[in-house]
Amino acid sequence: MNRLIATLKENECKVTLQRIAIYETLKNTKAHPNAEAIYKQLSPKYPTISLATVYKSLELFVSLGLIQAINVEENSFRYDGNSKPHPHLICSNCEKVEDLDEHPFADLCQEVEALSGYNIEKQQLNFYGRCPDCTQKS
Amino acid sequence: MNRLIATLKENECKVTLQRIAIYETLKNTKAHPNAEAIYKQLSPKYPTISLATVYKSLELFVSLGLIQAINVEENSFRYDGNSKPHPHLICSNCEKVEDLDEHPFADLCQEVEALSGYNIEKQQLNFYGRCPDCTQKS
DNA sequence: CTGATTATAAAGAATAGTTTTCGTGTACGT
DNA sequence: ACGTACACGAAAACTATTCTTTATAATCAG
Repeated sequence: MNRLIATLKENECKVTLQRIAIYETLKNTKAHPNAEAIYKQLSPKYPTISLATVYKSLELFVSLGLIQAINVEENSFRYDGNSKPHPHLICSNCEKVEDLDEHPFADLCQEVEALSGYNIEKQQLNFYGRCPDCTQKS
Repeated sequence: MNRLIATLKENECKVTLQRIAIYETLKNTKAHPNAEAIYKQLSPKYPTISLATVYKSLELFVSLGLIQAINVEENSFRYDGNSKPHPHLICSNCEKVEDLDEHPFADLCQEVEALSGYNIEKQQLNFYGRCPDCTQKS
């Protein structure tokens, strides 16, 4: 919250109710929602909020490094309130997206930079498969 | 080519001129094109080919394991004639997609499975950054 | 080789996710 | 409090992809 306000001010962006609400919603969930899901969650409380505003705010937050966008198979972006790069697990059955926290990929970037000559700014490590819950159910 | 025909026959799919042309196009490039790009490349030679056919053929090839789809930032799929999973390097400046062949990620899947309990079917390892060419130019 | 069968192709409409436009409203420095 | 630049909301536009219908072509049986 404070981080949002500080970052917006630093970048001469206005601090609006909508931006606060969208940021809060994302920070308070582990579900990696998409723009639509965030919009639906906010609608009851803020009936006049617009989906376009959600999209624009999310885009802004990404560009400010406050959150990260993740590219799941389905052609729709999901968002993660944690902007630190980390691998994601995506269940091919229930479509949930989870973080993989204990990742042994700490210095992957350096390795890749050394091998490729690229100056890596961002990574996207997605693993697709059946989650334990779905495996059990079937 | 022979692999395409054999695989199509094994799966009781028809061997058509269009499918051969699409597969060939993809196998003969390192550019990781999207459906539109493949369509445009084929258009001069096959003026009646349809974009929908390109989409459907690519989808079929992916489902048969002949090629792989890669999810780049921009909301559009790119295709890779090499179906073996391997990391990709995406230049944030010129948008080209390259393969990272000498990858030290051989047994990443097993590690992730052990850590998460997921049954990993597929992975997507994308690294975004400036390629050496673009770095030099600026 | 010929015709029947059936999967596939083409065309264009439809859809979903996202972005843009534009008029109005609001945050915030002065 | 005022003015202005930026942001918001609503609707329309756009883009990648999928669906639907009809026509065509690949394969198989004879």
